[in-house]
Amino acid sequence: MAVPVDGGQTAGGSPADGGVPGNGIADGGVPDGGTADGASAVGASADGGSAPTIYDVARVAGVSIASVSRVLNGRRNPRPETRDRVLRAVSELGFAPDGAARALSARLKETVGVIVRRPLVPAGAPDGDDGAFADEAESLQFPDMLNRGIERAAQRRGFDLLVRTVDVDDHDPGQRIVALARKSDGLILHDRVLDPHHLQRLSRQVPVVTLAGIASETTANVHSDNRAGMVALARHLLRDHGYRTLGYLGGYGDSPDSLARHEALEAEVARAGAVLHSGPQWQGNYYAAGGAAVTERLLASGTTLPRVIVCANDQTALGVMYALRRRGVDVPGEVAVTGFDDIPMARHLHPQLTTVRQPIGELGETAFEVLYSMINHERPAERDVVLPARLMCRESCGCHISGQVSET
Amino acid sequence: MAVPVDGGQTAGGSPADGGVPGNGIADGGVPDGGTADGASAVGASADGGSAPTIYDVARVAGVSIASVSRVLNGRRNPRPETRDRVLRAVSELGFAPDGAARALSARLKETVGVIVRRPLVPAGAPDGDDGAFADEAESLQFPDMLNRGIERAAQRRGFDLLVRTVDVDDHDPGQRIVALARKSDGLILHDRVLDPHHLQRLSRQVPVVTLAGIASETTANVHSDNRAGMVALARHLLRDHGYRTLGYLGGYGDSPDSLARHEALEAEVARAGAVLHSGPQWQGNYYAAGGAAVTERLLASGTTLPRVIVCANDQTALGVMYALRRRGVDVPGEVAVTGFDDIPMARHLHPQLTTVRQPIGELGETAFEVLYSMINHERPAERDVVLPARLMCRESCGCHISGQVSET
DNA sequence: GCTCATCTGGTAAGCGCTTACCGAGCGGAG
DNA sequence: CTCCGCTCGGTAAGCGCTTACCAGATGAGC
Repeated sequence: MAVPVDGGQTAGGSPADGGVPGNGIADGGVPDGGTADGASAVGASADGGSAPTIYDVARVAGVSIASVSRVLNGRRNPRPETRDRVLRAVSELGFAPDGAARALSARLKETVGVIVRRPLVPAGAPDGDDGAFADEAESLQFPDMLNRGIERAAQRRGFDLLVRTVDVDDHDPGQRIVALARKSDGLILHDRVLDPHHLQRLSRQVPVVTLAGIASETTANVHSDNRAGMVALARHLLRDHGYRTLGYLGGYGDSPDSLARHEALEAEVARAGAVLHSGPQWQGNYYAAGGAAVTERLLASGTTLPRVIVCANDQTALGVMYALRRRGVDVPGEVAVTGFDDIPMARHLHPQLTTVRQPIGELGETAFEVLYSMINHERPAERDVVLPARLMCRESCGCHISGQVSET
Repeated sequence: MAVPVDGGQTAGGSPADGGVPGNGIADGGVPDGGTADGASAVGASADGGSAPTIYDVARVAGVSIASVSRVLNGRRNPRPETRDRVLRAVSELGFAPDGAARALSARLKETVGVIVRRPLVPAGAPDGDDGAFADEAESLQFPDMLNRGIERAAQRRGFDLLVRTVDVDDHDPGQRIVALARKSDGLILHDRVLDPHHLQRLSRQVPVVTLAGIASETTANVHSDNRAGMVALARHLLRDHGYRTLGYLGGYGDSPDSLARHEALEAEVARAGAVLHSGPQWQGNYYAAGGAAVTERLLASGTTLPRVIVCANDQTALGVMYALRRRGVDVPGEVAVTGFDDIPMARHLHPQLTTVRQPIGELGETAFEVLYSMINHERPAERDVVLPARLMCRESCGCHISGQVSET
């Protein structure tokens, strides 16, 4: 911990030691003896308890803080000797600039706020499950992969991710979100984080990019091609398999993604003259527990299930398949099931899940890049960026081979 | 110099203000002229489009910035009228304090840095797999659940998570990590992020807590009871199932967790007079791809597999089971497999994975709480916190029922 | 040798907050 | 009525950086 090493320094107290920073008059340290080597001896001194500041570096190097800053930021062109002394002092002290001070001064925090909406407290499965989906909200692969993509792109620009989860039950997340916004240079919002009104207001203060939302005049949006992906899937089911009755197990009702997928499916089904079940009793929530619950309910009500259940996402499909198996319904023999997203787990289910692959990581990377250009006051090329999605035909649709089919 | 009350919108300023109709939240309803404010603050030359500052609030409310700050932070006891005016101004302007300024002044960033080590670029499966484990490093449930736990605890204290991934190939992550440290109040490091030497140096500047590492004089460590968990598992395999040949498929060689599990297993196996296979050809890396590769190699070399393969973690077990199935080896009939962690996916494998459950979320929460006390200069009660782990006996060990067995 | 352009380092003014300190106002006690 | 003590608002000093601006030094051109 804080070792009150040598004299000279006040170890515990304010880093302002000796009040040097305030008045410009260098009280002790500046060029003093000019001892070339004396510096390294002094170096150890700053090793008090807390991190060294730029003043410590300047003192040890025998230069002004401006020079230190310039060397560190590559401004102008410091003389080699100056540069050396500074760099030596920096590594001696293990100095790194304070993020807050740097941010305040440079007006750039090099931080992106990312907000995910999900239950904050691990909720047990809401139904009769045997805890199969406990901790589900804690381990969703989709949002985490999205974040990884954001992070990857951010890292290239020297940015970091500031992550915050808002509770699904939080009906006024505005405060929490604005606060996060002020800790970062811009915000990336996952699905359904904020309603259009608050979004609008927020976006007047900070750059905002939504994932799977809706672009507006002040916000950009990144999502994948739900329509094309769903059309490919639907045609495969209708045409290749010849299914005539389908069900769409939706995500949240107000999710643009779920809506778009539903519409695309509906159109294809109608065109093929087949039947699509949907409606309130088919309302899921993007979670496996939700998918399982809906399935249980359907089964319990004695309804005849459609030949194939098209789920809003993989997570839901996972729950559906689980519930079906539990009731002894064969998948895909009696009822086929499909997902959307293609999370890694989809390949490890039995049967392997037929789904539509979204380029999840790229979605995140793109969201960051768009935000980055907004942060730099560039006019983004597109306010609504669409990435391609493609059908991953595996087993749960009724195909026996696994592989990838690309349809128009 | 009179400060323009609202109208100073510099067009080029914020990305948002460009063509936005109704530009101001600020200019809308503020009856500024009302109060005798004059140019209350010198520094209030706010840009039109960007977020309002405390000076704007003070001006609108007709009070000093100190009062605004006091109302917002609940210091002292402002007169009700003052409080009202301030609060009204705040909500009118949609003000939230700038994080960097607040952090600099209050010497508290309310941010925890979290560092995970993993491949930065999604690497394809390193072996002959059909891409079954592509994106694996992007979607590990374990570290993400750990982070969720940290986040949950952090949120209670008003802290946020600043996340950074360092590449496994990065042999000098020191710089990147120190930089992150200076953006936060303390660091939580996942497994194997930093060697003891650098750790030591780092921990002199900021509070550091490691997860699954080793406690030192200046750092705290949080982990689960590897020994007890592994002993319970080993006894179940040796005693209840009567297996006589076992193999330990390890995580990274320098991972304290993997080492502890290995030792505990070894001791139990020796005591039972059974045989444990391990060594270089049994060296995994905590990933499914690694587990699969080791298994493939073992199979290819013609070695007789032990009756049960005990894996360092669930992810590895996933890969092992995958490779076994691919070669037509029945699990658990011919070879049983067990994991460690109990990630949610473990329950969805076929057969369901027998494993040792770590309280993953709690591990994260605890790590944060320990760090929090360090940030507040409290002497943590324990430098090495151990949380209980328990056997989750399911199917992959050879049991046919699923449920939970608790052994001594 | 002198002038001037060029280069480099130092000085100081913030960035937007928090808070120590000071002083005005006010009520109760003497 | 005066004095004291208390309350509460304002003033200003930083927090640790970046950078505009200035001044001294240096060398080229005459």
